[in-house]
Amino acid sequence: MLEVATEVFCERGYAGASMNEIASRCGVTKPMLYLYFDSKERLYLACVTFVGDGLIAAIEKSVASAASPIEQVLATAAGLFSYAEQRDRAWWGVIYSETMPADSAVAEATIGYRDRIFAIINRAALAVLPDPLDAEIASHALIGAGESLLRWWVGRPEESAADLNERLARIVGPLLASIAP
Amino acid sequence: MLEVATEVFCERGYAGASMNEIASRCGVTKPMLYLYFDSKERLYLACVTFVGDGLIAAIEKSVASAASPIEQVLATAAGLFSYAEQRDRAWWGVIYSETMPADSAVAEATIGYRDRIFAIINRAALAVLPDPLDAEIASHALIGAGESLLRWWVGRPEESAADLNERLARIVGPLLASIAP
DNA sequence: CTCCTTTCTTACCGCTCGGTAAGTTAGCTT
DNA sequence: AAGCTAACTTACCGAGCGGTAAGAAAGGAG
Repeated sequence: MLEVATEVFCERGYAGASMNEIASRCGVTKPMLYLYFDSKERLYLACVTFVGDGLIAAIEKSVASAASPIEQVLATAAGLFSYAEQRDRAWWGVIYSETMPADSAVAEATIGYRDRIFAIINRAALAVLPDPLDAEIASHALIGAGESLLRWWVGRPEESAADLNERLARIVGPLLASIAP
Repeated sequence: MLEVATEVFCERGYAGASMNEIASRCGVTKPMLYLYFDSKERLYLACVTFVGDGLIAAIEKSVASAASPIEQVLATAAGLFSYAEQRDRAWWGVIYSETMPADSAVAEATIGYRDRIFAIINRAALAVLPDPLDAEIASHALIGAGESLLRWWVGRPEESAADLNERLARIVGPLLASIAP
């Protein structure tokens, strides 16, 4: 049920998704949705924590086995790809999207998850870039690169996560190795 | 008028923006909007070409004076920042947003502009990465990094475009120099 | 068979949306 | 002054939204 709702929210955005469509794609009717989730916002919130918790878990698990900062960055991407491959390649969008109402509990929740991912990346970046603002900028750029890769990946089902990881390591590995041996 | 509409679309997304709000923030009433632009979709389309043309022009102008592939990538970012600083830091979102209806003329138009920017980056990437898929992946990652930086920059008015360019050159310059002397 | 509880649907409410028809204002021409 | 044109607003329409009330269906207990 949460999975279907997440799918629809990713396809149409918060404002564009209708409770009727979510309900019918779940095989139930609208009042049933409102029985389990009190409102559209709370349903979206449930999707956010559903995806966010899984995403964070996958990333933390992947990063735990990485030693150097460079490996940690690549491991973050690998965790992201692993979650996307295992669950759904589009679901990350429920966290990284700008379609929900600002200044709401939902927005706060997504910001919370984004901050946690940012903290992971930024810790690695700070180990390489001493200037905090440099590290912050680099972290945001890295996260944006990940987002963009994921979006691209949604339309490329034939590429596997392993393939993507291998390519990433091949492309950015030599670059980063030059700065942090 | 287009500027106000672009602002509202960026703030609320396509579905979330209402023609009433756009009209009143323009100082006119809704039927006036429909006199000049036939429908909501055509209004959005007008915003897309308005922003897209300016963005492409700024990027092409900036890239024209760049020789090496690395300089071209940095110049693309510089062009983006220059447009954002000169016009509005949030407007790029009208091109890079997922809130408009799929399979519409609007979606096609934004894809057109994104493709043109992609082509600029990808040409530079291909000069460094011989494998086409490698270059494609790198290009998407670079564009995503740019998107993310712009989004971050919106909330950091105190940083200037020049400052950002300088930091970018300092951070990624040494990295890229190691692969393409 | 009857009653009661739980589960789900039909049918609706108020509201806002995109979009439009009809009328009002203002200025210009003669 | 009278008439015409252009610019603009008021007031509305049907549709779809989020959300809910009230009743139908189903099953177990006595």
